[in-house]
This record gives sequence, structure tokens and C-alpha cells, in this order.
Amino acid sequence: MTTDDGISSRRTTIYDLARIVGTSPTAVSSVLNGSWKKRRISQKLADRVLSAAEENGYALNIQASVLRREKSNIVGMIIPKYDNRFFGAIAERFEEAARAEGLFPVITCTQRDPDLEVEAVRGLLSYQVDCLVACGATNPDHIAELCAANGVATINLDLPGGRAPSIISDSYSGALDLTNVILDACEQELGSRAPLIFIGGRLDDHNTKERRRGFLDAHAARGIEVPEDNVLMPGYAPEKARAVLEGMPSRARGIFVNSTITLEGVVQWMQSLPPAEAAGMRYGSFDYDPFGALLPQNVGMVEQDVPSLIAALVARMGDLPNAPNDVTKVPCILRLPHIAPAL
Amino acid sequence: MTTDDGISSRRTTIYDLARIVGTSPTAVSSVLNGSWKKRRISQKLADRVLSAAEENGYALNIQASVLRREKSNIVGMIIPKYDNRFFGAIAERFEEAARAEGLFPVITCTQRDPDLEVEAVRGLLSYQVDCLVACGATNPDHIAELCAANGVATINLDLPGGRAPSIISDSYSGALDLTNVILDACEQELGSRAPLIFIGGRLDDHNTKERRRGFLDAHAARGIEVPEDNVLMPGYAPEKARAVLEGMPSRARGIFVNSTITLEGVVQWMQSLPPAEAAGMRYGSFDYDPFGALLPQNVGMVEQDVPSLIAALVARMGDLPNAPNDVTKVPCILRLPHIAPAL
DNA sequence: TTCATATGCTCAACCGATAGAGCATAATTG
DNA sequence: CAATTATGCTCTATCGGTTGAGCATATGAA
Repeated sequence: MTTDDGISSRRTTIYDLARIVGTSPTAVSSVLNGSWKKRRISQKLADRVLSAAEENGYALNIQASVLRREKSNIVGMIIPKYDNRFFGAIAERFEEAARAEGLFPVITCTQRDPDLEVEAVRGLLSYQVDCLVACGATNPDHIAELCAANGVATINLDLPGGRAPSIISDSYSGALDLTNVILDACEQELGSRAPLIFIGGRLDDHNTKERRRGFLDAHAARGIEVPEDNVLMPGYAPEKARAVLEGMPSRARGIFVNSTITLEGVVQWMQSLPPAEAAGMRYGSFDYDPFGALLPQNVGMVEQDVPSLIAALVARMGDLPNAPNDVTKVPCILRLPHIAPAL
Repeated sequence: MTTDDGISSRRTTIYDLARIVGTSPTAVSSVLNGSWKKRRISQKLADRVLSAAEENGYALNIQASVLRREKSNIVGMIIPKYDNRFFGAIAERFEEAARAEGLFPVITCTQRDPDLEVEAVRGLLSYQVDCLVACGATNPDHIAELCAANGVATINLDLPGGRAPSIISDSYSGALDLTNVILDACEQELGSRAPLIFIGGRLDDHNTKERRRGFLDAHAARGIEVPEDNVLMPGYAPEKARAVLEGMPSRARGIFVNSTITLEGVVQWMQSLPPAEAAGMRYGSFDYDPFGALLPQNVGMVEQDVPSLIAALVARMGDLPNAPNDVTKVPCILRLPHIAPAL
């Protein structure tokens, strides 16, 4: 089927193969999709069909196949960004897990833009996805409604919603642990029992809320009072974090950073300080980054357990669409520096 | 069309809308896909169809649409990993650019596994992609052949191939610049004119080859001879880099790191050294990472210009399938530390 | 008034794969 | 040897949207 220029005039179909082998399109189809034993096709014919398919570079037309079938075996995911380790890992593991289940994953990145999110969901719905995963969505419930209107079940990942099952990290416990690590470091290495700074995120964001709660509770357990303006939530952007830190009366010794994105701003700010002052500071951050972990004042990072999150997700996809709209919390992993920072 | 449980019994089709509005499926279809003016449908009918579609939460069935049309408007991309800044940015920008062109992007991650690559390509071919982008593929020519057999044009990104147009970074010039930056830093800050260490990658990899060439030429231009065992290419993995550095007679002052993945191992190794020794070293790396850039001994990073790469890619997609199989080289951006490292 | 053109819409075929029903022929059973 | 069952395959309708052809009716020109 290949012309001189290397581009075939037309894609090979089951009708082509049927003509080549001398059989019916039905037989070809059933051989290629594996239902041939059930349809009592002989081994001999199956072999001939398979080798013809091989020789002619046959590739299934998913559109036609899905159109006819009731299930598409396509699972969709929307994800805010690809540009940090957490979401990158989520995307990779999700694809891997979906393929292992015999499903086709289709992931779309939405740039945290609510309009793009809706557009992306519509796009995925047109693909007849069997199920849609809303990862870190700004408005999971709206997405769940959109999907429900089209008979598609959804699962929320990373950020919870009320209209679909949710799989999220246990931000509260992770934040509690991280806060304790930073407080310990400040006390032991710097001799300071001052309350920490919390920086990054937005209060309308569930994860930020939970991490703030863990942050405050860890202080409370030690009887350390946290002044209200120690909690800074100017969003996640590095520049915002840097700006807000620069405008602060510099009394911080320890900092709880709410994301690796924010951490970029924090570290930029620290590097702009006199070295001696920077050396007298410690921080930890929620979300792990291998280079972030190696920066001098870092005393710990909380890594979200992506393999477990995806495992929980896949388990849940099994009992859709009748799964309850509950929230599954997956514990985080506290990553401490292997090597004492050389300051 | 929605039942009590929030899951509609059946998705709304153009036939449903036609019945509701009291017109033909053809009219509905043409209104919804924008061809209604050409088909002389009245504004009045168009309005009625559109509001019925809105009310009933109609979503196009792409499978049916693509099946009938000649072009799918779907563009596929395979990409090795999502877990570093470069590929993350490629994926994000590609999606953005494709959408801006009215195309639907589908990206699949192949884990640098040649078998997975082929499987992924087959998967994308079944989606009837109009065009496939092979990003960082282990065997671009095999992929191009697979696609050609199905009448699908391909473009190589990041790594070149001979059977399709290629868009790649100018690794040679980038490496030349980076080597000069590191050599300058070693001379000015450490007073050393010793040849640098090159670490990471594989010699069968085009980019590694080019970067090594730039590395050697920069030395040659200064009359510095590079001993053969200064060039270490144990792959990209951090552990491998660390292992090979640990086994080295410690005479390195300056290091050229071939990727941010490798850089992780280099930095781990440096942190395991006595602080004084580590302080006497400098390195630069190919590929940019915001945290990597902030590490103390870093003197520069070469960032691949992702927006330009994607712009070149999109331009090329326009003249497929008749584009020549040439190689477009996009200059890299040299990123120097803003702030002098405080050592 | 008559022919030509424009307007507004519908019909039927089709894209490729699939599932149910059906139909020969061969093998087995009583 | 007739009746039953198994084997191996084909026919046809179908999924939902798109496209070229076609067919009324309305409008304008001669």
C-alpha cells in the first residue's frame, strides 16, 4: 500500500486485509481484536490474518472501533501543569497504570486556567472517555457535573470535590511533620524557638488550608504562638513569594514553604541576603524536588506518594460509577537531607 | 437526558437535537460544526439548534466525526519523560500551540523505552493523528517508517532523524559557550587552567556527540589539551554519574554536566566531599533547572529555547507532508547566575 | 408571465469496526 | 442412516457525524 514517496495512498483497513486473505471483514476484525476463539475462527485463518496485518502495517482505526463499542477504554486526565516533579510524576505513573489495565490514557494540561479546564473536559468527553480524572482542578464539582451530564464518571485527584470520589495526600499530617522538623532544626542548630513563617498558596485552596492547619497545630503543641502575619498566602508564584518576603521585617529564622514553585522565590530571596544572615535560616517545603533538597538551608521536604496515589486512583476506577463520593487520604513521605548541609 | 443518579441514560446526539428542534440531523450537524452558512441554513434555525444543544449538554462525538472526515485535526507527540523541566515545558508549549492552531494534541510518555515507543506510536496512529512528533525518540527513523506506512507525516524534535524534518537545539554552540563560561570561572575564581570534566550521556546519542564536540573545541581554542578520560559518558542516571566521579582521582576543578538528570548525581557527589574541596570546584550544565541554577558552585546553565523549538515545529507542521528532511537548529540560551554564589 | 437564480432545507451514502443472527458443512450420537 | 451438535465462517445492521446531490419554494430579471 506504499507509494513511491513513502506515504501510503490510503490506510489499510480490515476490508483490505479481508480481500488479501480471502475472507470476510468480520473474521479479520475478530482475529485482530481477540474475539476470534469465541467466534469459532480457525487457528489457521487467524494466523493468515495476523501475518497479513503485519505485512501491511495494519493499524486499528480507534474511531471506528470506539464508535461501535459501548466502552471506549479511554481514560482522560486533566492536570494543571507538567513543569514540576509532582505533576510530572502523576502524569507518568497514570499513563503507566492505565496501560497496565489495558486502557488508553489521554492527558491534557490546563495551565490552572478554569476556562481551559472546561474546554479540555469537553474535548475529552468528545473522545468518549469512560472515566475522567480531574487532577488539581480549580473547580472539580463543575467538572463532575459536566461529565455527569454526559454519563461519564469522574475521580478527583490531589484536590478534593464533593461530587466524585477524591484521592488526595494527607496534607495535614505532612505539614505537621514538616513543621516539627523545621522547628527542631531551628532550635537545635540556631537555638531559636521563634514561630516559623508559612509562605505560599491561597486560603481557598484545600491543600493550603490543611497545611496551614498542620503548621499551626505543630506550633500549638509546643506552646509557641504564631502571629497572624507569619502566615503569608500570596499564591504560588515565585515572584509573589519573593516580593512578600522582601517587604517583611526580617525576623524569620525558619520558613515553611507551601510548594516547590514558591520555594523558587524563597531561595532567590535568600540568595539576595547577606550570606551570614542567610546562613542563620532554615526552611522545609511541601513537595519534593531533587535540587531543592540539596540547597544549603533545606532541612526537609515532604514528598507526596505518587505511586500510592495512582494505586488508589486505579483501585477506585474499578468500582465506578457507583463509588461513594468519599475522600481517600494518602500519607506523605518526609524526606530529610542525607548529608548535613555544609554552610 | 439526566436520570436521578446524575448519570444520563444516553449521550445526546445530533439525532436527538434534530427531533427536539424539528429539523434534520444534517442541519444540526452543519450548525454545530460551523459549515451552516455554506450550507445555506437560516440564522433562525441555527439559533434554535444552538440553544437546544446548550440546554441538552450536547457534546460532539469525535470518533464519529473523525471517522467520516479525511483530517482528524489530532496531532500526536511521544515524549521520553515528563519529570524534568525541559520535557515538561515541551509538552506544555506543544499543547498550547496545537490548541491555538485549532488542533487537538495527544501526548504520550514512553519512558525512553524503545518498545513502549513503538506501542505508543501505534496507539497514536489508531487515533488517526494527522501528524506525529517524535520528541527525543530512541529510533526516530523506525517511527517515521511506521508512520509512513500509515500515511502519517512525522517531525523529529530534540533528536534528529534522517526520514523526517528535525527541529533540534544547537547543542554544539551551546556547549561551546557553556565550556567557555566554566573555563573562565575556573581561571578567574580558582586560578586554574586545567581541562574540565565532561560527564553524562552516551556517545551514540546525537546531542551528547555535539556537546562533546563543543566542549573539546572550546578547550582547543584556548590551547588546553583534554585527556581522553576527562570525558565520562556513563549514561544520564544520577547514580552512574556519582559512581564514576567517586572512582576518579580527584583532580577536577571544573565540570561540564551533560543534563540536569546527571547534575543530580554530580551535586550529590559534591556534597559528600569535604566542604573546602567542594568550594574549590565549579560546574555548568546543559539544560536549565531553577533550583539547580541556585546551587553554590553553579556558574551557568544552558537552557534550550522551548518556545522557539515549538514555534519552528508548528511552522514545519504547516508544510507537511512535503517538507524536506532537513535539520533546523535552534540556538540555546545561556543562563548565568544573577547573584554571585556566596561560598 | 416565464425563465433563471437564490434560498433553505432533506436524503442517502459513507467512514471502519463490531455484534447478533444465520447458514452451510463436518463430526458425533442413538 | 437420521437426527443432533459442533465447527467455521459470512451477512447485515449499526454506532454518530459528514458530505454531495437533490428538491421544493421564494425572489428577481426579462
